[in-house]
Parts: sequence; C-alpha cells; structure tokens
Amino acid sequence: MDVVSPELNSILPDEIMDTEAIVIEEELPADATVPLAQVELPTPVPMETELPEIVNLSSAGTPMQRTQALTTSTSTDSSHCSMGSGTQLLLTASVAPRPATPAVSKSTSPGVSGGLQRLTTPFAIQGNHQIILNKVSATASSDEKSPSPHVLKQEGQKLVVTGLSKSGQPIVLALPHTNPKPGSAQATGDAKAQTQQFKVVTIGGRPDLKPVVGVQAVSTASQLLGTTQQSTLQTQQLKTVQIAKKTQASSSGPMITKFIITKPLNSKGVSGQTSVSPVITGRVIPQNTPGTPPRTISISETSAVQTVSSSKVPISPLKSPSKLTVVSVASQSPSSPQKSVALPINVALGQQILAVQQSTATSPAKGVSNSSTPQTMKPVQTVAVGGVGTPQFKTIFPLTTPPNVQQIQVPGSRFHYVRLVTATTGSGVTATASTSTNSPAIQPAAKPMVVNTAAMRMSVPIVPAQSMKQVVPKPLTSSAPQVATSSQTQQRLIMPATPLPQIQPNLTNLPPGTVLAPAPGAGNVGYAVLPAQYVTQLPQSTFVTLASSSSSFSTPTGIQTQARLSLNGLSTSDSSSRPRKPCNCTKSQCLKLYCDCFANGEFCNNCNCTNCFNNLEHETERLKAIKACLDRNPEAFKPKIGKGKEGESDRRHSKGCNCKRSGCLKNYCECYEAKIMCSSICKCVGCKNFEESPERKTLMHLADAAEVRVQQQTAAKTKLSSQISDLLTRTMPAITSGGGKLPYTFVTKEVAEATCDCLMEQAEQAELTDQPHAVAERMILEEFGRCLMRIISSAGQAKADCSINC
DNA sequence: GAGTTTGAAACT
DNA sequence: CAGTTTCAAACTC
Repeated sequence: MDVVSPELNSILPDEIMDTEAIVIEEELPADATVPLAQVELPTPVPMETELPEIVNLSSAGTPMQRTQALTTSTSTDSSHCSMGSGTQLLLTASVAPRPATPAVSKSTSPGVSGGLQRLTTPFAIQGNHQIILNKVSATASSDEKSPSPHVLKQEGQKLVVTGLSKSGQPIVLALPHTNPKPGSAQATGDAKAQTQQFKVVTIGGRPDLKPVVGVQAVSTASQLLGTTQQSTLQTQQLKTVQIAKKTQASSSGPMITKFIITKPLNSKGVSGQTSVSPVITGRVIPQNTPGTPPRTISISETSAVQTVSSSKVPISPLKSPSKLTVVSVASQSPSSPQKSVALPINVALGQQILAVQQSTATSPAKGVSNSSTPQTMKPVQTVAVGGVGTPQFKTIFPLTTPPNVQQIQVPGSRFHYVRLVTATTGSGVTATASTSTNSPAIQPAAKPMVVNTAAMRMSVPIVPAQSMKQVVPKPLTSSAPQVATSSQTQQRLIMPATPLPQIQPNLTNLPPGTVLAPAPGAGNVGYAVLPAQYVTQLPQSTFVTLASSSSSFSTPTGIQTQARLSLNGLSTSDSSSRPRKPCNCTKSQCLKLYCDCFANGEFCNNCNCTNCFNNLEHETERLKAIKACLDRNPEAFKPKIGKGKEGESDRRHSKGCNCKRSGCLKNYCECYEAKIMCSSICKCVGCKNFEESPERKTLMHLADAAEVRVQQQTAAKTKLSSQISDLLTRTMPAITSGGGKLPYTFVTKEVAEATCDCLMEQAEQAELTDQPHAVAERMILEEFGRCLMRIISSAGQAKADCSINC
C-alpha cells in the first residue's frame, strides 16, 4: 500500500473512487448492543441552486438536535432530509472546541460552507450530490447532554463519506472526532480509545449520471459499549462499511451515487478520553433523477447483532482505535447506469479492518446490494504494531474475498489507491484528505470521533464532484465485476492514510507490493497506493473498484501520472495480469525509470534488485522519486505506446525511438519491443522497422514460426497429458475396484526399456519418412501415450488376475 | 554466467 | 536544448 503525501494527494487525479454503493458494516462484540436508529430522507427536494448545499451536523448543537438530525428522522418523515442534485450534505463532527452556544456552521470551512446547513433541520440533497456528514465537535456541555444513545459523541474518530456528484460536487459523510469527554474517558479507562481512526471511502460518481443521494445513518448508542467491551473492541471490533449500489424500491427515482467516505484527521483537542462512540443515524434518500437509474449506497453495520437494510447507513464510531472496518463499495458502470456493482474491499488499519465490496449487476433490475449479507472476514495479513503510549494497530488486509470482489485500478494505472484520512494525533484536527477543496469545510472544527457504522447503509447517487477535486467517477463495467478488464473499467481506490508514525508501522506488514509511506510533507493526510501487483497477487482480496474514464484521468498534475497505461494500448488490468519480469537494478535503488517495476508503477516483488527502495519500507523515498520523475516529465508514467483508435496500426510510440545501431530491429528499440513500426517522430538512424522492410519481415516470419512451434509443442504435450489423464481416469476404477492400487512396481526396467524402444522406433520412423520436427515430436509423444496405456492396462490386468488367484 | 552492446533516462 | 553520463535490459559468446 502506498501512502501518498498530501502534496501528491493534491495532484492526484480527481477520479479516486467510483462506486455505486457503499455499505458500511461494523461488527461489534456480540455483547455490544447496537441500537439502530434509522433516519430516512424520503422526500427529494429539487435543488434551486447549483452551489452545493451543505448540511452540517455539528455537535455544537444540542445533542438532541444532532440526534434528531441524524437518527430521529424516520422513513416516515420525509421532510428531514431530501437531497437533490447540487446539494451538499455535510455531517461534520469537528474537534475544535466551541463556545457554549452551539454554532453549527462553525465547523464548515469557508470554501465549502457556502451552502452549509445544519443537519438538525430537515435538509434536501439534490443534484450535485455532495453529501458531507461532518460531526462538529461539541462543547463539553453538549456532550453531557447526550444521554440519548442516538446522540453523536466524540470518539476521536471521524468518518467522512463523500461522494462526487454528477456535477463534480463531493458527497461527504464526515464523522469527525468530537471533544473528548472526561467522564466518558474515565468510563473507558482506555487511553487507546483516543487513537484516531479514519475510514475514508471515496467514490467517484459518473459524470453523466445525475446524483440521487439517499443516506440513512443509524446511530448506535456508545453508551452501550461498556468499559469491559472496550478492550474487546480494540482488538476485535469489526467495522464493516459497505457501499453497495442497489435499487431502492422506495426511491422516488433512479439515482446515481458516488461516495467518498473520509475519516478526517484530528490531531488536536482530543485527548484519548473519549469513551463513548457517537452513533449517527442518517439516511439520504435517493433523489429522482430523470434518466438515471436508481442507485443506493448503503452503509450497514454487520455487527454480530444484525444487518441493516440496504437503505440504511449506520455509522458508528468505535471507541477504541482498534477496530475492524469493512467497507463495501459498489459502483455503477456508465454504460449501464442501472447496473449495480459491489466491490468488496477489506482494509484494516491499525486494528481496523476496512472492507469494501462492490457488486455489479448487469441490469438495473439486477441491482443487488450485498450489504444485507454479512461478510465473512478472512484476514489475509495481520500486522500488529505496538507502541508505547500509542494504540496498537492491527492491520488485516484484505479480510474477505467476496465473490463479487473487484480490483481497484486506476485507469491506465497500475496503482491502486486507497485514500485514508487519519488524525495526526489522538485528537486531531480534522483533515479531509479527499480534497483540498472540501477539507477546509470539514477540517476547521471537525474532531476525530469514533463512528459507529453498525447497521448503517447509505443510498447515495454517485456523481462526479468537480469542486471536491476528488474523483472523476468512471463507469464500471458491470459485466466484469471481478476484475477490470479494460481501460474503461480501470478504477482507482484512494484512501487517505494516517501519517506515517501511526499508519506506516501498521502497514509495514502488508504484502509486498503494497506501499505504506507517509507523505514526505508530513501532512496528516496520506494516500495508500495499492499496487496492482498486490491486487493481482491477491485476486480474492477485497478491493474497491473505482471506475474512471481515461479522459477524467487528466488531472492537472500529480500522481495520476503515476498510473501508467499498459503498453501496446492494453488496459492496465491486462498488463498487470501479465507476469512481469523481475528487475535487476543495482544502482538505481529501483527508484528511477531505469527500473521497469518503478516505471510501471509497481513495487518490486520477487526481483533480483539490490538495495531496492521500491517497496513499502522506503515509501518516503519512493514518493520523492515519483515526484521527481513527474517533475522531470509529467508524463513519465504514462504509456509510451499510444493506443490507436483503430487497430494496432495506429499505435505508435509517444516520443519515438532514438536507435542508432540496432536498426530498430532489436528489443533495444522500444518501438520494436512494442511490436510497432517506427514512425515519423522517431529519431532513429538506419531504421529497418518499417512496413516494407525486408529485414523486418524476415524477423517477423522467424518469430512467427518460432511461436507456432512453441504453440504446437505445448498443444501436443497438453493433449498427451489429457489423454493420459483420461486413461488413468478410466482405467483406475477398474484397477482399483478391488480396493488395491495399481502396482507401480509393474513399471520395471524392462518395461521402461521397451517403452524407450517404442519411442525410438517412432523417432526413426519419422526421420525415415522425412517428417517435420513437430510431427516427429507428435509421433513420439503419441507413441509414449500408447505405451502408457499398455502399461496401465497390463497393470490393471495383473491386478485383476492377482485378485482372482489370490 | 560473464561480458558486451544498446538506447532510454538522468544529469550537466 | 544538446551533450554526456548513468543505468539496466538486451544481446552475444
């Protein structure tokens, strides 16, 4: 997993994630009771303005108010929240201390807060689909006033779910960490509870789709989480966040949702005293969008207790840093907006496990939300990092392998991005890693808080957010939910990551190919980049598939350039699937483009390199190197071989080769290596790599002949193997019918010699008849097969005779 | 497998 | 931008 520095983050492509549905589920200890309060926002309200409308759920308000805003609203009450396009819903828990007077809007940053509204009041989300759930830190008094289980409480954690609206506006659900309560801290008595948790899911929405946002949040009473449970929670809490695209029957109209779930970082103001995990129940109701298929993003908690319906989005902050979070994200392919895609991803940071699932349905009618089905967590890797005075983190990655798991790939990139937003400190200033634009709104007052995602589901249309600069959602190919097979299906998952000190130790145990490196800038927001290689190695691992279009991949600067499209116009997934040759770098530390691994945006794995820095352990250096390469050449990581519009003939090297002595007929030449002709942009000397070149034709013929020969040999061997296997299959039952085994001793020296004689005979016969080499090989192999048949047959006969006589 | 050749990448 | 150096892959023996 790569952690990208904030600097790089700023230059990341807008397309981060594109998922159709997100289901957040949290599994809590069985004893932990998770009250579920569902808030439904049934009534969509048309947006009157293009400006994103932000609804802020700030803790500054009275606890009851927040509770009502998030949890009180029920499905029957449509007036509370309806979101239309262009609406931005902001639920923010800010960390910053506030005056006794609850200023709800305080949490919002000026840039984003333009249309910020308090969530306490009914709000409508429309068209532009930016939903920000930001928990603003509440004053101590407010916290005290929150006896109600539904009241949001400071958890030192922040969950921000953001989605990109069709217009490019972000949808953010942020549960920042609220100010710690002394009392609660005492109750927990666990300093580790202070640890920041960030769970960020960014889903890029389709630009062409109109967002309909339905968010239902169910708050869980943190009170229920007893002190006794806390230790268990730290180690065992499983938080599952699923974003699943599903069709809501109740939805007034089709909706497309893009989600960004961001757990902002809070480094300040929160001492780990927070014992109570805030429970937020909110529901965003999908808005009718003509021509857009309904989408539902649901976040449900898969706690042992129960699973929430897809329409519900439970977000429950965990008390302790040690939590398992499963986030399921489903996205929709542009081509078939009605299709629902669920991508499973399981990421555990610290003790959290984040699982994201995305399922794809081919037809709108087929819209499926897997959120209802609890996922079985299968820890792939577990990293336990112990720190003095710091919460221990256990990283399990990936956890489960749902059948509908898809890899997260960035179009044209082999990097798999996971955006993780974490608090720099136990209490932190909310940092929304997702985008610089949206962060201001959330960060100022936001405090990290534990978000209880139990039984939460969110149905939110995903729409590309431009202002957020988050992600330009790309349609996912619904037909290929498992793995992106084409550039269209390439997806990127970006998860803001906690700063190195906290996260990196946890991630160090990640599989090779995963880069965990905090941003060199020491920013509190980092990006975790999951190399495609890792994904390839762990096909079963859960990943969030983010669909993005290549066009959208054109962010002004930045890491997007890391992504390198496969050569020869092949999709990233295709190229990634191919076995990569191990590098042999010795001096470049695999941090320069000399290294093919690095140039392809991959981590070195099973390479022969020495002093390799292209790995997780040297993420900082690696990020610097990437940045340096990009500074030298912004297109350094872009494919050199452009994909022709029609056929391979249009493919050509982006810069052209500069061969002097190879005649462009050796693999030294990048054009020849890519099996393309040199073009006018090449600066080669004595080029023979052109269409009419006789040398080239000869080489091509030779290469073709060699390839054919290899194929024939392979086919012959395969056929023989299958024949032998078939024979064994048919013969063995008869042989072993007596309960015995085939007497292997039957293959005596004499038998072996006889077999060799037969083979030699065939070889001689082929030679005498002047048969081609391939034919001769076939004859020999076939003879060998016949010999084996005879041997097996004789053995079987002997076995039968023995059984009769004996 | 060691050594050479080659051209892209990096550097000046 | 051009020339030089560095580097690792491709190639040869």
